[in-house]
Amino acid sequence: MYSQLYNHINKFVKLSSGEEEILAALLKTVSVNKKAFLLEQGQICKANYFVVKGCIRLYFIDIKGAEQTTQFAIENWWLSDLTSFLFQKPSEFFVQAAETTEVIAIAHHHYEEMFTQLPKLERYFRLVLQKSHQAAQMRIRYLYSMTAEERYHHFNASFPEFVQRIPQYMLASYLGFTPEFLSKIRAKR
Amino acid sequence: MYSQLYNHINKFVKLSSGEEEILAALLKTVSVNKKAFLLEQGQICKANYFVVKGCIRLYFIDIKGAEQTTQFAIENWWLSDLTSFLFQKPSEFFVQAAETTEVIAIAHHHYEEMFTQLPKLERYFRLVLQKSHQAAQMRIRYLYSMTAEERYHHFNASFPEFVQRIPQYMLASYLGFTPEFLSKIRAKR
DNA sequence: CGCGACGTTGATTTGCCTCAACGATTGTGG
DNA sequence: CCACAATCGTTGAGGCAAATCAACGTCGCG
Repeated sequence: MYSQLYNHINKFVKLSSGEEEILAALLKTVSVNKKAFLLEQGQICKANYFVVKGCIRLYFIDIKGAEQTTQFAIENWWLSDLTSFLFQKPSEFFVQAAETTEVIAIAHHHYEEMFTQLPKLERYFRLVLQKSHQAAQMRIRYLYSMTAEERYHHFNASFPEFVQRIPQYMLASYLGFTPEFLSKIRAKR
Repeated sequence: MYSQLYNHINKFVKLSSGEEEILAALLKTVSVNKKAFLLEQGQICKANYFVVKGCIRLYFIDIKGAEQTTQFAIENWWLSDLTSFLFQKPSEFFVQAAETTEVIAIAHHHYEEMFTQLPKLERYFRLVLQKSHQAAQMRIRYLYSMTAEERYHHFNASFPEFVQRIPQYMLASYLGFTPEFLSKIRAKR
């Protein structure tokens, strides 16, 4: 039960089995079918999600009606619309399964309780957020210094197996261009 | 001494005066003149910086030789090249004062010690990082859904006083376009 | 099998960049 | 306190990367 999350946590802080039990009482496993939603625009984000298996994405619909993917999460990553989750206000985003996915959810009303009962996890989440912060910094760096084609090749070289797993239109929006343009890049070789 | 930082921390976690003293031993105040550097490309980022007064920015030089601003920090914000700081490896970024600035620095060799001695600060930094994460998510949202002109007007409406403080070329690169283009947007009204 | 989702291809358009020349403002040394 | 340079901002002409739009394949699934 939740052993994959425990393993991940234990890379950063050590939990006793008693502590694991306390944590377990606050968690819930959720299965989502491909294309199903954990959060839809206008709803309040109910939980922070840890991906056990599969892939979920965070996206929004822009003014022209196009989907824009802002984040992916695969195995051992957390994902949520933090703004909606923390302040319990309506979200401008969708959280959708890109594949059939199993996640561990920590609901909002358990989130603060978790830190009260297990202050060690403050450290775990700080370290997780530091990693996210680094990733976000890199993302901006690439967006501001590479052409669309360069970003695609770079991403493809960095995460070849991941590129296989997701539809091209999701990748295109994540990298900041259109599916048509991705198709044209690919046609070049 | 460091009272502005203590005030900021106390918004999130309460420190006793004894704890403030422990923290003080790990900190250092640094003054930087306008245009001077706290970090230059190729150097190892020595500290995480809290802005007491003024403004610093994180930027890099792209392949064409243009400066690209990835972050600003004004009063009560932390800034660092986390990748270089955490792993003590050479940075691809510059940290420069946009104005004459006073910062409080926590050096790398004190950073982990700080968390050991004052575990409460795990929580403080988690909360600070959560806020950064939200800001990064918004940033991507705007980049992916607005034109350059819209981003400028939106930023200008959101932070009118800040726009006055910094040169236009820094703002242009932060918003993801050229100084010339910013000039043309402004000429429209 | 047929339909809807996804991907491809080509023609055309456009938002923004590039480059270059020219003001304006700031700051610095004589 | 002025002269002059450097920095910063403006303006215009031309170009290009990527978007848009539309038509057409193709695959998977009910």
